[in-house]
Amino acid sequence: MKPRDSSKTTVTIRDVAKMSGFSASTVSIVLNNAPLARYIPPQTKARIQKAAKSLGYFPNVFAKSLRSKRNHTVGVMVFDITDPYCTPILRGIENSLYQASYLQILADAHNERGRFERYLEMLLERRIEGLIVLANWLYLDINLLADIERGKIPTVIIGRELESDATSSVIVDDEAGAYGALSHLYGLGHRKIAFVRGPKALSSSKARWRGVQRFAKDTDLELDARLIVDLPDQLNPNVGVDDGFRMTDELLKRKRPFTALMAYDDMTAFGALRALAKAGIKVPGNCSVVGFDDINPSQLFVPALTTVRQPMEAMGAAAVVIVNDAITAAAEARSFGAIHRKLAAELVIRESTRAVPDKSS
Amino acid sequence: MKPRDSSKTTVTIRDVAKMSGFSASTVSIVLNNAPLARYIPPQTKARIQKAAKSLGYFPNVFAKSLRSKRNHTVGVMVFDITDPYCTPILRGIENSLYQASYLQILADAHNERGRFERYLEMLLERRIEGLIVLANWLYLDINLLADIERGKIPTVIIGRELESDATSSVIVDDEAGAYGALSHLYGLGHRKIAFVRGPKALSSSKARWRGVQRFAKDTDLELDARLIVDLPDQLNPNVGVDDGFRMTDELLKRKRPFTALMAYDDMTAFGALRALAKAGIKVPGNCSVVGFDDINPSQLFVPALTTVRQPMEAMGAAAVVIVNDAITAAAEARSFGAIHRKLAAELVIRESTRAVPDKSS
DNA sequence: CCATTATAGCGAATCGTTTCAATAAAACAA
DNA sequence: TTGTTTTATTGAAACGATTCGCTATAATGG
Repeated sequence: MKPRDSSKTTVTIRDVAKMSGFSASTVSIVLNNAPLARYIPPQTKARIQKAAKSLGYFPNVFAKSLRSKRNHTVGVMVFDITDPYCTPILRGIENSLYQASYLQILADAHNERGRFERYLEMLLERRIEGLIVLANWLYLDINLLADIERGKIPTVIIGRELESDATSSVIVDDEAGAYGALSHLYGLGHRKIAFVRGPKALSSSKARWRGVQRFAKDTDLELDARLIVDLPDQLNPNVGVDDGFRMTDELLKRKRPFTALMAYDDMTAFGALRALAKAGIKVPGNCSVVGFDDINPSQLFVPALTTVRQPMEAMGAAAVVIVNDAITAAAEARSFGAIHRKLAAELVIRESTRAVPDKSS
Repeated sequence: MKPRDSSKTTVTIRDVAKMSGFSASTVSIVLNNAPLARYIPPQTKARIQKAAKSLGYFPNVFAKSLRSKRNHTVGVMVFDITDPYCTPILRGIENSLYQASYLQILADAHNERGRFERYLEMLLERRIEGLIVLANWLYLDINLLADIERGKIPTVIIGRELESDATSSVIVDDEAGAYGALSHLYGLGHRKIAFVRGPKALSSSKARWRGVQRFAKDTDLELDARLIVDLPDQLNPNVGVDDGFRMTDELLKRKRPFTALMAYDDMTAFGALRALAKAGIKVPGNCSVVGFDDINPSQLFVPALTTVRQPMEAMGAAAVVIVNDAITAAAEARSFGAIHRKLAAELVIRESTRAVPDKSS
């Protein structure tokens, strides 16, 4: 005897049709509130709804997507989820996606190229409707871009502006942010300022330094080359701390006095803080420190870190707006050019910066 | 005239069939290396592969899943992704999932019940093959459990052991962890130890306290009620710092001396660190502090926090092993009981704890 | 040389929806 | 009354893949 147990695993639209006494077509029309539902009398609707509910029916998304070619799913590719910089952006993405009732498939490339490609392929296979790439830190090379464009899928990159203009992007105004941070230190009376610059390969690194230079020029502040060190090129964002520590240590060894230190980012600043503590230099008593990013731990630190805040949730949200627009454009067969958004950073003044002690006293 | 442009958006198996000169059936058999492929001569295979490649064909997952009822996707529901405790677990989950070539749909409940339910529904609609719930912090009530069980989907909960035994779980051995932490302090000579306990509603809170009590009993250590405070029940994990600060502040006001403080978790410890700093108490010079969890910022702190490390990546991996086993069991129509794994925590000794100063000196 | 058996490939049904075109009754207009 | 429109409902054809069962040739064995 065949199992034929009553617990028919899946209840289909035909089951609902049978129970309600109408055809599958009608059930579909009612349940989706399709245009034709206009002609369906309320009582019919009610009976169908009731049958559907009592059977616990919900439509099979695969069948649905197979016809409609839509699946309300976007891919989110991060390069390293353990980077604290990611999390708020992910929150921003998630939140906006949820509002638009999209679901996200999360892929983490671990900063590995092969993994990125494999994931990209898997995502493409799933026929995601859009793709958001969170390019924190990794030196995103151009071939990856080509891979993405091959997919012909609406894509936004957060954190990196590609040379080619074809893919949308959301970035923060690094230059203005750095300008503001330095301006803050300057306003507190600091003149001997040390810099731990970011890895040269990073575009944000360059942009932040441009901000510094511009401010220096605007105010005739002298940038002492002996007070400038660079973070090595490095794939793992989480060792930024160690590098920051090491570079600051080296800076200290130069015996060149400074009253403030501007770090490439918060992680670097944490490392610097540790190096300064080790050298017996009090922050902010003897030296002010400013970071960049405002990742979560920065406000926790003692002293809490003065830093330049990236509007990370907003960046995530902005990315979603762009993909969403692109997706609807595609659905309506409109063409849709790439969009580039640059969001403003905001200086957050906390405890790690203080006016330079008055020399006269 | 119809558009009929050559850029036929999607290339189907039939296109491959046409190009290679075989039928769709054969193409399917070859491309999936199905049992029947045994009979297909190598040259035929080669021709089909070539055609597929040259057309850039990849199968439509919807059509595929529609038949096979499998889609290699699991849902991952977190309660708050901005909680730093989440990230390493997510990494562990992602990594294991990737190995098994599963993709994950990430849902973030924001600690809101309605959002949890909505997401659960969406995930069920997608017919995810398994579900991993990351129950950090939220007081997961029993109704949610019922919701999950309704779905009949292999589920694992990380971080919470449900009363009902029906759903698998992965938790950490809180009691032993707390026991070890206290033992560490005791070994350093501390006898007047303050405690900032976690919210009473949290099961981990209770378990950790049990560990403390057990150790106290084992060693006749006296637990001074005036040195014990409780964190308020509170939904947002990120304000644990503020609560930790406030409670430590209050503790300090009691003027009851102590040489060490054991915090419910790292966030609380950060708050305590800040309160102690404010009161001019040096850590670890005048007071040792120990946390729990070992979230990312803990090692960054100055002083770096001594804490009890939860093996978060391993927990994520363990969860994946369980769902994976459950899924294959289900696929083979075997029954599969709930599994409960309790992982050991590990004491990580850093800079925030030190031997109590010798009184004789 | 005929009966098997292995080899190669195909046609058609199926998965669960949506949607177009068709039908038919009812309502309306002339 | 007849012809047209509106209202209600449905059958059948996709969507793109997998798979069972069938045919047909080639190889094998006696």
